[in-house]
Amino acid sequence: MADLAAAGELEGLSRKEAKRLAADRVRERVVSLAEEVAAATAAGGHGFARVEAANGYVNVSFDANAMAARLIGEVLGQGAVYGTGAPLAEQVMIEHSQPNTHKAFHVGHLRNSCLGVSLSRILRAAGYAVRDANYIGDIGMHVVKCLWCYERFHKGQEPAAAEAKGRWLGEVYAESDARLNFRKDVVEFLLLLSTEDPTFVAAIDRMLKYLWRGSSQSEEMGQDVAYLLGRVAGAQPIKDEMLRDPGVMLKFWPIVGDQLRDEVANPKPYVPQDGVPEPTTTPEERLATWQRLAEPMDAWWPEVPAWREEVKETFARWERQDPAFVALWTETREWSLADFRRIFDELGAEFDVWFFESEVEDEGRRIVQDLLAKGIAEVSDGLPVVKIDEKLGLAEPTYRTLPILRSDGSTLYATKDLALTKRKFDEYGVDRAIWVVDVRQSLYFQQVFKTLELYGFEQAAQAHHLGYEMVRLPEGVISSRKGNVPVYDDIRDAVVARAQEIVEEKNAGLAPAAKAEVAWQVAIGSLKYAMLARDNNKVVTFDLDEALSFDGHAAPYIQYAHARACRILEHAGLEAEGLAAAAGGLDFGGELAAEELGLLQAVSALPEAVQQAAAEYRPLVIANYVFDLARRFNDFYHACPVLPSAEPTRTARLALTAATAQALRNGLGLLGIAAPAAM
RNA sequence: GCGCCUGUAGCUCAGGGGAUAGAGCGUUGGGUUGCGGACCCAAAGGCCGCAGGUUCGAUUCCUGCCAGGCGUACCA
Repeated sequence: MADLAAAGELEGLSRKEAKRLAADRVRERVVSLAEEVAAATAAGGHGFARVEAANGYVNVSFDANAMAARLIGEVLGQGAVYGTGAPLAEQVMIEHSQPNTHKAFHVGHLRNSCLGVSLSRILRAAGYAVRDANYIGDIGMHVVKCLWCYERFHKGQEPAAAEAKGRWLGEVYAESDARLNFRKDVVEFLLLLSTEDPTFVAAIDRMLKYLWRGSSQSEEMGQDVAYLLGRVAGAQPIKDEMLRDPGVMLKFWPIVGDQLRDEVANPKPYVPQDGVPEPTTTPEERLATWQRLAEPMDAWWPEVPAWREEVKETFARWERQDPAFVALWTETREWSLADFRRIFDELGAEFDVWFFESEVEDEGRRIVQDLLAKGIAEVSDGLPVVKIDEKLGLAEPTYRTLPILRSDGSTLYATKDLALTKRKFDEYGVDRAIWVVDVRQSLYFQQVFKTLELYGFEQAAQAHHLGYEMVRLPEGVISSRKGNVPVYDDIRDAVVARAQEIVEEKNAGLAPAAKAEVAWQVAIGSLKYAMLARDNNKVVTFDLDEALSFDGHAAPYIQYAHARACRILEHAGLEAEGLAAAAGGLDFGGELAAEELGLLQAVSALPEAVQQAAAEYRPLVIANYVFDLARRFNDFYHACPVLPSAEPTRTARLALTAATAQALRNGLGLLGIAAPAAM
């Protein structure tokens, strides 16, 4: 660059442009140097198969045929083991899936399970001694809420079929949530209107006048009207308990509805204003939300405070282990568990250990006492906490404070996780514990790990939280209250049905049983690939239409490449063993095609991909690998005829095809995806 | 405030100190007297968020900004 400056060529250029110019000049020089080096090397007779200069690089080639023969022999000889590493002594436990009983198994759990299953297989392949652990949330407020709702509104209504009960229970939970949060939802919606619907705010005065005139005009009513006016006009949150007259919202709601309908009928163009954020909703969406809340308004609004009291009583029944309640819990818990076992079976998730929250409460309380006795924990604001930063002598807020027991003595998630992790270390001799859990809990896990370190567990330093981002929908965040949670069963049904159509269309000649199996493998494979072919720390937007499309960068593309490879081998009538035996003497017949070289390179990369995926805890590495391998096989397949070519090329290409199929199978296996031989 | 994550083609995403930054979807135009067309080829589309720094070389590493998301003591 200095030379260019001296020559005055940088005159009037920005710094960035100057750098670009300099880089271009350097490249020109490098290209010519590379050519000289390549020519000199080739002339020198160094034994390379080929030496060439390309874009400033000197590429040397070895005897591809000999290397190919060795690689293919290795792959075919090792078979299903190809790609795996030497056994390692380290004991690893991966905790994943963690669904809650009495709740639905949804797409979020699906991402977790797919990640967990794949990571487990990858770590096993890399040589670790791995145990898969599940941790079922079978107690807690969600159970209490669900069972309250069941006893109060649905007792005896459960479906007769055993396999339908788990799902039904999840719906009861969703309803309990909707009921108990009904007032909250209503006032939050009013806040939303007052912050992003200027037309609504402008009309609030008139609406409340209308409410006032149409009412009994009590003192309470007057206060409520004034309260609502002040809050909406000032875009302040409304607290439902501040309303004196329990009937005021019931009378107000239809008036709100009239206003929102009017806004839909007479839309006003959106005018951006300073300091006013853009609306997140359209008038139609707001009316729809109003409508959803309007339906149960009269029946639910007045009841919510009483319901919340009932839930508290139900919680007390759990706390004192009321026998009737425990019996109900035991029975309903099994409904969910049966459902989970079925789902894990479908997903190919196998667990060596099943932990349950209900089993670690007591031990958790003992640990809390111990931590208090040792001075690691202290009672602050009435509850036991670990002030981690203080204990570590950190001035900046880093790990903050971890509460480890509620002030009423009931257990927290942390209470149980401390006990559970201790068990992993003490009973299972785990050297490295991995948690596959939502990324939003990462601070929490750092706190638990540090607390256990303070408690004396050195293994806690090796503990790893594999966080992953949430699954969203094209229309926004998943919310159980909005009722837009895509339940696993529904998604699976839709994807399997679509896969069946496609199999029927593409391969009508298949036997019916084979069709069903292929459709299943393609469907589940696509679902899994969609979950794995995206980095953990990226939000997955789950689009059902996209999941139903089996084109392009998706599992069927890879599965199809495998099926085609199998088909060629089938035509040839050669077994892998026979090809393996011939591998030593393989001869591609002269110079290898670029597609053959590319494919060989991809086949050979599996062991490295496994190691990388294991080191980084990233199934994505394998997802990418397997797609690249399939793409290269397609390139090869289109460029290099296998069966029609003459010997010895034919056998060599067949062996390469067999090795590719093996690598594809092994790679897909690491993702937990099936590799059908025909589809 | 503090901490973590994200920003790459119209969209969804890979990649990564070194060659002309890659896929899929979508758009346009092609390919079957070949081992199954769930495939392939071509075209078009990029200040790799912005600005500095380190380096022979940065889209990649470091720092600072900007934008979005998430977390931050009795939810799980």
